[in-house]
Order: sequence, then C-alpha cells, then structure tokens
Amino acid sequence: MQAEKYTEALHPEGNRRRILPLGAGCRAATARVLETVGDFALTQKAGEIEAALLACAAGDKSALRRIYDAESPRMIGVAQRLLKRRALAEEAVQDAFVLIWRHAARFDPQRGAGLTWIYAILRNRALSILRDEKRTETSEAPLGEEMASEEDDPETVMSKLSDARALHACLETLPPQRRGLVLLAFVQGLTHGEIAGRLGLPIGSVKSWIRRSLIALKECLG
DNA sequence: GGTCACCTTGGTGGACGCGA
DNA sequence: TCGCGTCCACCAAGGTGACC
Repeated sequence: MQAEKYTEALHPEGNRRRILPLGAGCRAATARVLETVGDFALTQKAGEIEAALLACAAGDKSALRRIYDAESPRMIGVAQRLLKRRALAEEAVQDAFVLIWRHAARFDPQRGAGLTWIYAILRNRALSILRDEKRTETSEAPLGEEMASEEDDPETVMSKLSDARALHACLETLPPQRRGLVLLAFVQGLTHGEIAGRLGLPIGSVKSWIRRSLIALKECLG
C-alpha cells in the first residue's frame, strides 16, 4: 500500500497515535471563528502550508513531512468526525497525503487556499471511504455508480470548492457566536461538551444553538 | 431564545462459551 | 490452559421535544 509506505516515510518511528480534533474546510470563515475564540495560529500557518505545498510540487519530501506534522492531528479529528472510527480516519488521512503528494503540482494558490485544498481532498476521501463502507454493507448496491477515485482527483475537488461558497454565504448570515459554535462542532470536531466547557455555556444551550443554526443553514441553502 | 430532561445510538470493556 | 469470538451491560455523546 502506498499510503502505508508513505506514512512510514513520514513517521519512521511509527508514532501515529495523536488525537487533536481541529480542521478547516473554509479558511476565511474558520479564521474568523478562531479569532473569536482566541486562536490566531491558523491564519499565520496558512501561508506556511501553501509554501509547503509548492515545495511538495517541486519534489521536496520534507515539505510534505512539515504539512503532516502540522495538520495530521487535526485532519484525523476532522476525518473521525465524518467516519466515526479512528482507524478509518487514519486511513483517510494517509490516503489524503498520498493524493496531496501526487497532485501537489496541480495546486493553484490563485484558485483557493492551501488549507482549503488539503481539507477538501481529505473530506472527499473520507466521504469516499464512507460510501465504500455502506456499499459493502448493502451488496445490492448498483455496480454502475461513479467510482470514488474520480472524485478523489484534486482538480475535481478544486472545482467543487465553489459549491462551498453558498454554504460560506449562509454561514455569514449567522450571528458570529452561532457561526462559531457550528464551526467548532463541525469543522474543529469538538464535542458539545468540549464546546460548552470552552465557552462557559450550558451544554443544553450549545445543543440548541447548533441545532437552530443548522436549521437556519438548511433554510438558507434551500 | 435559553435551558432541561429524555431518548437514541455507537463505542467499549468485561463475562462467557467454545475449540484447539 | 490459552486464544478467539460473541454477547451484554454500561457510558458518553448527539438529537429532540417541551417548558419557562
């Protein structure tokens, strides 16, 4: 497996066990939220990630290592949020880094932020794994479905980034505190309890705010 | 809108049985 | 006796309805 091979290269000591839920699907929105909760690191790091991606495109393996060290814990958190299972989340992250390395040359900073590109690939890979899991559960699933590998193509991923703009616009309509809650829950992967603890709110309020915010987002998206 | 209580779901660990 | 698989109870987290 290429993914396993690459994970070995990234972590020769085999130490891959780290959980730190945090991620970004939309850099601008996330940066604003993180600013709200007092974390400026992401905005500063975004430039470093893009630089590392460009270095990867030039064949610099250490650059990929830097991205892995900086983002893999958060990526696992995001993937785990989607896939529920730690093992699948790690698999998704490994696959994502293989794709990132393979297609780094196609990354275009003019079309989107590096973090956005990385997390779009990760999210897409996680969803593909999720589909595969469901497919194995239901043997009668149609065979002619679109192959996951096609969607894994970063070019396709990049083209889909525009679809996120509608969601981004709808997020903008939410009050900042509500937007922050939604992103903390679904982008950073924090549990309701963690959010409640961090913001000093009753857990019931966190649940209600998230729920009502999601309803508002659904209405906004039509 | 904020909060609480209840229900559902998924993960985890221990107990138990079975076969080598 | 040991290893493995299955079952079950418990717990944490998410979702939802209802009350204030």
